[in-house]
Amino acid sequence: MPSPRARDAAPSARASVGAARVARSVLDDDAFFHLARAAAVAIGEGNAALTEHGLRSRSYSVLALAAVEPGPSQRELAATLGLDPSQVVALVDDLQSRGLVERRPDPSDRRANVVVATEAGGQLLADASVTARATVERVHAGMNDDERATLVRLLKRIAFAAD
Amino acid sequence: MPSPRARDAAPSARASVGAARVARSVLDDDAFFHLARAAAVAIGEGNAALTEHGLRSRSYSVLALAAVEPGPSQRELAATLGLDPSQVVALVDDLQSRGLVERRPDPSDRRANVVVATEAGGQLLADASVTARATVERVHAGMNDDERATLVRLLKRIAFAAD
DNA sequence: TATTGTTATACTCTATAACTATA
DNA sequence: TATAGTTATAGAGTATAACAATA
Repeated sequence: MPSPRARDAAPSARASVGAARVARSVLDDDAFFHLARAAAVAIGEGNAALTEHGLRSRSYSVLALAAVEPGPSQRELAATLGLDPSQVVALVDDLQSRGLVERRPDPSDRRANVVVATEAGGQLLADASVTARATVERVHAGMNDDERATLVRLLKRIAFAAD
Repeated sequence: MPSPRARDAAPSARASVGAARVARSVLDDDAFFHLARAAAVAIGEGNAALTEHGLRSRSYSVLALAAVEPGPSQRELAATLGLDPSQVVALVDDLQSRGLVERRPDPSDRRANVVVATEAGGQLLADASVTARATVERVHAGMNDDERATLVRLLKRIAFAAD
């Protein structure tokens, strides 16, 4: 359900206008600038594509991590996604209210919850991941498998301080 | 001036915790997910580093583009940065109030402004860009020049639909 | 004394609509 | 009729603080 708007100066859209000026500025070789711009495009495209499944980039990521046995704690979700634990509460609340994940008491620590995907959550994730892959494919048009793998590998180093 | 907080579960910090779970989830080869995570790290680190110059990632980018003669219109700034024109107003207002950029009437179109960096703005940009480069360097620790250039090249394709 | 999940709040960022002055 | 800049506002995301239950 994207917006019913004309999208004149569409915010999260790809720019083709200012590339020449960027190239003449100090931003030309600035990895952070290009990272931020590319991510804005990715999140925008991702959100638009995932609404068809009632998800957004964030909730998709939570669901994806909750689908890995034996299920993360909310604390781990926060650390992995770079969020504050208080933000995870709302995300899990939403997914739980729709029957996509469950909070199970951690048997080894009664303070903690283990967040696990339900059968329905797993099915939705399977569908949504197909959409997600297709969206990446479309936005990456012209990038071959080698380049895509290289991109992900380099991004992981920044995001997770690892190769 | 970063926050005076303990940073227990520091939000925009690099995750080293959940990498193993990510690797076992559908997010493992998801370029969008890693793009979003890496950008969050980059924007966070960038903002923290640039506050020393009274700038943030956004205002730094505006200043950088305004420093390229003959200066962009606000419309062009919006398109290049993927922002709505209404957001550019506040960014330019802030920089102008601090004497870093000027709004000059476009001689060929009385509706439009041309945003140009002042002498002070140019000097601040020069200082800030040194900080920015050092920050990228630090976060990219372990990435060689080739890899960094490859990363930027691939990000440009996503951000600007070009190579 | 420290940690997990939670609630609350303020601030930034994003998205949309509408107005004005020009073209 | 369309476009540049502006104002306004609501929603999403980010950042901090504090509290109850548990370790």
